[in-house]
Amino acid sequence: MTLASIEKVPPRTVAEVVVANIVDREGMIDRVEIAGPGYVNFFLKKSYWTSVLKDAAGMGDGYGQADIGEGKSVQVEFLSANPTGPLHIGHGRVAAFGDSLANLLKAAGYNVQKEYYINDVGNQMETLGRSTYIRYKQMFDPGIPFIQDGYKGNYIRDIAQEIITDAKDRYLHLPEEEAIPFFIEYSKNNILNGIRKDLEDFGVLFNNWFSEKSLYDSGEVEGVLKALKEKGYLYESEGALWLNTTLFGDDKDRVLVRSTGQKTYFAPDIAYHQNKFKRGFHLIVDIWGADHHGYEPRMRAGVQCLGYPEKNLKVILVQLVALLREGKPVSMSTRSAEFVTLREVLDEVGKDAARFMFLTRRPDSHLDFDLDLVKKESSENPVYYVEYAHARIVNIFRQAEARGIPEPSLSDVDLSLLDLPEEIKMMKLIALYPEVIESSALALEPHRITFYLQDLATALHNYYFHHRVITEDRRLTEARLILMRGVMQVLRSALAILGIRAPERM
RNA sequence: GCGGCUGUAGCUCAGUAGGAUAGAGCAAGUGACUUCUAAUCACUAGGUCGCAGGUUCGAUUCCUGCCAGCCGCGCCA
Repeated sequence: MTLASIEKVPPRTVAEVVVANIVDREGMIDRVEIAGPGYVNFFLKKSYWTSVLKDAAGMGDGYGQADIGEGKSVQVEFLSANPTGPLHIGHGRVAAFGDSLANLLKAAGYNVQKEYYINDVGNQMETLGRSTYIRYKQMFDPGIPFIQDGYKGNYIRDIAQEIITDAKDRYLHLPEEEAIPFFIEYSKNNILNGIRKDLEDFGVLFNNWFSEKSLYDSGEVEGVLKALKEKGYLYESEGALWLNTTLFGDDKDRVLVRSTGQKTYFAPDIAYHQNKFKRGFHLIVDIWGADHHGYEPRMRAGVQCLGYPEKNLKVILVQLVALLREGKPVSMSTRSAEFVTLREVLDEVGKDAARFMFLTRRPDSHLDFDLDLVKKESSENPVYYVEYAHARIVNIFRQAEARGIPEPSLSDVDLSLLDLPEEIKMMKLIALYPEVIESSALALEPHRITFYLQDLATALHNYYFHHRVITEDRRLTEARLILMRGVMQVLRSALAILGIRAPERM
């Protein structure tokens, strides 16, 4: 239809010319039809679909793996929540997204590294340590007032209690300035361990935990400042040191060193990105909460100031999660301790349902997470629909085995016996899977896998309800078992990308 | 005020490199289990794709303006 306007002939005429010139070297085309205003529809022979099924059933986990990545290395940095409190539900969305994206890129042939950046420097660490310190002192003298901007969550009391169990009143007798560093370190480690545990139970394992403090210790922060100065991008004003980010499209210049002499968080962040580039990643993916979107232009500018190509930096913003309880919004703030933790969601809803929930939405869609609703729908949650499809197939194989029908070898099964529309439908979906992997990876959109899975599960349930795999006809049964093998293989592979289990029975 | 994201069925959401009759789940209604698992299946109903212009043979998709919601706009992180 695009050609039609260039050639100035009706689109159907163009279609006729195209159809007349089709060469079918592999003999896979059954027929071609021109439809509507000028669409050309290709109908492929059944032998093509059965040959794809043979591939899928034979290749095992390798089926669907793409090679668009060509082994290039990608780093996906995500979550990187400040170690000042437990992960909450919003973190869960970012974690599910980042982890699945990494799995997806792996399936598409990239060499992927998952990294968590620990903000273990700065005022918030100070506040954290002081919060625990005061709670500790309050255990001995409840009259001591809490600090104004301290972290109010109960987990701070728990940490203080732990310290008392260990050290009794030892820190009570130290001058405050000597005690605080211990409280900072202890609280940070305690909270990080909790975060690690929560993520592990959520199915998220990082390859690397990168400490912000290490950038100071190694001199990289100073080094970056020096490099930027030599390149002439730094200037002093009002006693502070500024980076000329407006040169690269930011709407104002940014402070790197405050007039107090303290560095802003932006300085180590540039050093961090330099460090990433130096590690040789072909692509660097930063996944942030959408509340940080204003930060992207300055980060891009910082990268360009150092002379790195900003096109190798991809920033994905994940919209925040608005939490509802019985339809009413609940405000969330780590400091005020009003939040639902990821742990609570894991305990109440489960890892699979939570991950699926997060992954059925585009990262830039706003998400209302109604706890009561998710709990209520738990048995009707689409995740179980997909898992059930897998469990049903496994059960068929159990039944077949019990009846003495072993899974046939691919070489002597006659797949041309698969003739039902429902069977063709499943073969087409299996054939689509590699394309889904490729396009999802290119778009960096793991949620497409979720929707594909629901389509595949629908096809399976529909088939299962109307037909039987194990029949009196041995040859037909064998062909159908291979079809089930193919569907099961794809279900497993796709669920693995989402980080959701494929249960053997339900 | 400026910027980002979003607005599609009663609800929660897919879908657009511009193209055929806009899809799914839930909720609603009607049906289906002596069979390999009913956490399932079939059918029905449900839409001015936020509003108004523009570009185009053709716009839910691209452009402009407006409206609504959320989020940013520090020498905080």
